[in-house]
Amino acid sequence: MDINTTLNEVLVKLFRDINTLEERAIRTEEYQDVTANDMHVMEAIGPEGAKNMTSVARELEVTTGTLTISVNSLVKKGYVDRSRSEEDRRVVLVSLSGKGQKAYLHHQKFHQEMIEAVLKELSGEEQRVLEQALVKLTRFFRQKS
Amino acid sequence: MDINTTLNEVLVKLFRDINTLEERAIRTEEYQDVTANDMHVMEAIGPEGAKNMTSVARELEVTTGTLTISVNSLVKKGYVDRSRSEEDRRVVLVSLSGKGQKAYLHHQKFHQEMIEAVLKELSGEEQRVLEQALVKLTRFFRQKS
DNA sequence: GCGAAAAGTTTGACTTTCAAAGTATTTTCT
DNA sequence: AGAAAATACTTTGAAAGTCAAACTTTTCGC
Repeated sequence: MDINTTLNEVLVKLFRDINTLEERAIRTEEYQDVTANDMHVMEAIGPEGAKNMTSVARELEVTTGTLTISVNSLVKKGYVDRSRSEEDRRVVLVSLSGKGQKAYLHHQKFHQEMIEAVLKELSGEEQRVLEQALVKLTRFFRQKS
Repeated sequence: MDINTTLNEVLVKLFRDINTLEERAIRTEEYQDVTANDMHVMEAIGPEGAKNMTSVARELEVTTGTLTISVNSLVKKGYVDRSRSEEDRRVVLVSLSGKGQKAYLHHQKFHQEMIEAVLKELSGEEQRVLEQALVKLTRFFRQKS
């Protein structure tokens, strides 16, 4: 089997497995009500300060209508605070609540642990080559879109 | 920047929009009506011969109820053929139609391009190292999930 | 001030998903 | 052989996530 085919299969499997693992990691006992989508929205809002809906929606590549619905749910569950900007009354500002901050950090920790566990499996050279390959993959997708 | 942080950021970015980007690659003029989900189902069915619903559902890690709905749509759009097994009349066999085969190959080509874009700038030795690293990671994640 | 533009929300429709109930067929166990 | 259990799949009901388009409120440009 040539390296092209092997890589293709391995990458497809890897992406699926990582997704599955992440979904599972998000729903721990503490954060039963947080979906993967919820977590992505919280990541896009970020831990520092408030962002407006449009910029968060652009980051997530969804419409503001879609984001409104996601944020409705996150506000109801207490993970996100929503308020109107004083400077421009059209603008809606969203930020992580205390509970949202905690959930965000909990998930960041999972990411760090996963990466550490993965890197432990690899030699220094393998780490370096893998990093390079991932950067190239990112560039390929960015350029395609 | 240390490799940990780089990997984390690169992975998060890659995963956040990989579905969107892949979907965009799938929907060309020729295949307007094929969603990313449709393509994943076709990949699981595979280009050779017929598979039963249960094995395809297991591969995709969805329930057979979910798969029935996906396959309904693919049959209606003409990408998949569905028939009852003669040996065991409970079993439903699905396979790619001619049109499905074409769409499948079209998408495989996209994957190949992606892989080539990544491999192009790596030496033979680096390619070998990357393959090894990815195989290790696949094993790691399989064992985790 | 008025019309256009911008920021969000709402609405209606569709897709994807699961759990659970239902149908048809085959296997197992008397 | 015949009843009970298991298997393979479909259907149903409910929820989440998505978009396009219509709508509301506020601001900007002239």
